[in-house]
Amino acid sequence: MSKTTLEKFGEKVREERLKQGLSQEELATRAGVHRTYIGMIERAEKNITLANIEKIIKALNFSISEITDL
Amino acid sequence: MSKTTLEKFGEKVREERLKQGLSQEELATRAGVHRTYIGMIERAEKNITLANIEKIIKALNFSISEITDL
DNA sequence: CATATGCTAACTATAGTATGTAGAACTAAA
DNA sequence: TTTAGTTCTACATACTATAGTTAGCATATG
Repeated sequence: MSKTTLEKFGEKVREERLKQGLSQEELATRAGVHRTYIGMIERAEKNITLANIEKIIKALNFSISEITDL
Repeated sequence: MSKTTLEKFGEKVREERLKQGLSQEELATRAGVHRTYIGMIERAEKNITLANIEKIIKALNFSISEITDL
């Protein structure tokens, strides 16, 4: 079974966050969401909404087209 | 105030649906969601999740990069 | 008449928030 | 080494907010 888009998104978030030397908490503050929520997203435990996808993408400055063929 | 990504997504769904000559109900069936939910999305009343974004995009066969700089 | 859509309301499922605990990895001091 | 302190993250739990479902009714159009 191949990775879901949710899993790919979570991996990308972790990758970009670490590349930028941020902790989950620092990213959470930047994006305006809760600390533990970042962990859940990276582990693909939550079906993230469009509004939060946008917040996180902007906080990390990457494009959704980088992770999926959506 | 400019259009939100949610609003742009809704407009794109309606545009593509009509271009393909589908009713909301037909699209709903294709995407595996409820009829009224399609209406809500087109009117940008719901903060759609990634899983449903994927369902609708696949049902209409368009790319999210067409509507936003995400 | 039939079909399509907007809209409301009520409901269920789950997204998102918040707190706390445990453990890993690192640093500093003895 | 050992111990203590710090930071980070996984995970569990409980809670609140809202996504998503469903039925029904109104209006419009053919």
